[in-house]
Amino acid sequence: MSTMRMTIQRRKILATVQGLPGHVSAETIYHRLKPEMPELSPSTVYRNLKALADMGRVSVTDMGQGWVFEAVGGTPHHHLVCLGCGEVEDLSDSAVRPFFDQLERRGFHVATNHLCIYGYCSSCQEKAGAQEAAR
Amino acid sequence: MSTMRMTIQRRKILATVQGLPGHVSAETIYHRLKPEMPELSPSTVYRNLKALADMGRVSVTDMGQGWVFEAVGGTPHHHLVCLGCGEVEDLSDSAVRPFFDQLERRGFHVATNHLCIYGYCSSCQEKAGAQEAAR
DNA sequence: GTTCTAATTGAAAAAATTCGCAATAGCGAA
DNA sequence: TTCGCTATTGCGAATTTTTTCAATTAGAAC
Ligand SMILES: [Mn+2]
Ligand SMILES: [Mn+2]
Ligand SMILES: [Zn+2]
Ligand SMILES: [Zn+2]
Repeated sequence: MSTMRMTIQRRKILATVQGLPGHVSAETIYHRLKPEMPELSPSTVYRNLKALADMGRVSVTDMGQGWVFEAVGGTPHHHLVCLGCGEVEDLSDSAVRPFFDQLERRGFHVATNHLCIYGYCSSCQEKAGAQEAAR
Repeated sequence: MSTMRMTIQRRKILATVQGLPGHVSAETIYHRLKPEMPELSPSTVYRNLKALADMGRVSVTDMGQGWVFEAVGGTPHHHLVCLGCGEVEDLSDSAVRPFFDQLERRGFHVATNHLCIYGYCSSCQEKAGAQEAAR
């Protein structure tokens, strides 16, 4: 059985994700750590973010501009991503709980802890409506 | 105002996605079309799949092995993806409707038409349970 | 502490995806 | 039909991400 090792690189990468608020890219993490770990390689960052995600320590999401990572801990949260303006609205876990619970009752154990729903925010809907009326 | 043009490439790419059941990758589509369109380039395939997704003609998803595309039409459906065995279970649209409706009432217009929820299927849960008991 | 072994690393190469741009070709207007 | 504009194409280069592999090292066993 394979044991996950907590290497210096992995520990540092996790600490960096935890230290930054919000969503960070692999590239950001790499550039943050490179100065203090000159021998760090991009592949190590990619590999570890994936490993940390498997471990459930970070969440992974692509909200349109490539993969971003975020520390897992405290209350989970989710996002409503506007395809019009790019605005990201927070969605509380309690708002998705009933839906997830339904899946659990069905026999599926949900691991998603950072759901992203794409669509249009109210102001972008108004804009679209105005445009339509102008035609 | 920019008009979306229906080029031969775009038409063929859409037809290919529509002609293949289930989820297909950009690479698959490229290799399918290359013989009959020798001058077709990968970038055109990537660009068009993205454009077709914006047009709402295809859905895009990454269920762990890179982006896959699927024709939009008929009843929308969603997926429960098992992180243990990789199995993909279908989830009807009616199962997510109440959740989406709630977001609509909240003022957010949902565009996601192919949701993927990650977790563990019942048989993988049993396996994990047995493993735990063995320790 | 020492030993052993398999997980992990860094570097380079490969693969996947995006970008920049001159040439081409949809399609609306005339 | 023909014309004109500009969205789109194919190509090559750039960027991003994954893979491969020999060298290293975390951590279990002693
Ligand atoms: Mn978040
Ligand atoms: Mn599907
Ligand atoms: Zn918006
Ligand atoms: Zn499973």
